[in-house]
Amino acid sequence: MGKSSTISKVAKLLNLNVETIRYYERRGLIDQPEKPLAGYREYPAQTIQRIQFIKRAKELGFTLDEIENLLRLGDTHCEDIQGIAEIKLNTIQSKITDLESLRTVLDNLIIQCRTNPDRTHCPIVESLLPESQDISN
Amino acid sequence: MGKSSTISKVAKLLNLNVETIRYYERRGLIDQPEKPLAGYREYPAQTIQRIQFIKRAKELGFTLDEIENLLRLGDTHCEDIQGIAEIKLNTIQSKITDLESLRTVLDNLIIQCRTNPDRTHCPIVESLLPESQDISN
DNA sequence: CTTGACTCTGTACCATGGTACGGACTTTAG
DNA sequence: CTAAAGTCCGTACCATGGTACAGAGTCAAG
Repeated sequence: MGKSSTISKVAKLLNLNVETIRYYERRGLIDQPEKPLAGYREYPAQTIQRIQFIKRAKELGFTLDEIENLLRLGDTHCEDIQGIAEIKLNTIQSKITDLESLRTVLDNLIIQCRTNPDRTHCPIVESLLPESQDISN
Repeated sequence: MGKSSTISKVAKLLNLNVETIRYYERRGLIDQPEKPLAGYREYPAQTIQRIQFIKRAKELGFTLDEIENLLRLGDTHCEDIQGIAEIKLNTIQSKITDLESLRTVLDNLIIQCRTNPDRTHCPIVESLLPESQDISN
């Protein structure tokens, strides 16, 4: 037992893979921490917080590139961060809209399947096939 | 002018990249068509339909692996296809739900930003930082 | 006939977000 | 003290869905 925060302890604490933490370091999202004990990474609370920041931002749907920006902006420039968040909100909204129309289409097709008496022709497959198409030229 | 359906004509017709069509062939989603004229692929209407099927299914949110399954099942086994579609519908639904809660969180944060008088502390950044955390083992 | 556009094959590369492994070293539990 | 478990670094590999060559051959318009 000890308060030493080695990479696997941090990984366990934050429910991440050890390799993932090293990957974030390689990617420049976190600095390499001091390595006092025979070259083993010793994570200060600040770095652990930063990793947790990354994790939460990822859960919010930000990409690692975007998170890099967020981290660079730090806790200044609230407006810039707000801007990034607004762009993100827009992309999330259009993803939702796309998925909803997708859901409608798929839902209708499944209903047609359920009421389909002819098991040898599937309404889904038929909907995917072109009606008829002029190919020439 | 001509009725010959070379790869670039098909690509243009379906608004796909030539390389994408060749990629589908490599991946086994379509057979290599006959190559009568000096080894040039000559696409029969059937294959063009199949490519269009792939394209539409992709627009419906199916992955290429899933599309491969759909194509293997052909136009028989309506129930099996219905099953795949239902699974897909569920994953779409949970994606929508996830994105919606994401949107709510982000939306609230942006509103906090707008009404934030202290430009040097960003509510978004603060929400991502841990309150306080016991690190020691 | 020439020249540009098209096609062929095969292989390498792109982004994204990691995961795995080899070989060496260190720490820790028993 | 020994053996297992953890760590190091560097590099290779994974899935996904393509995209981009290079180098050679072919077709079509003028």
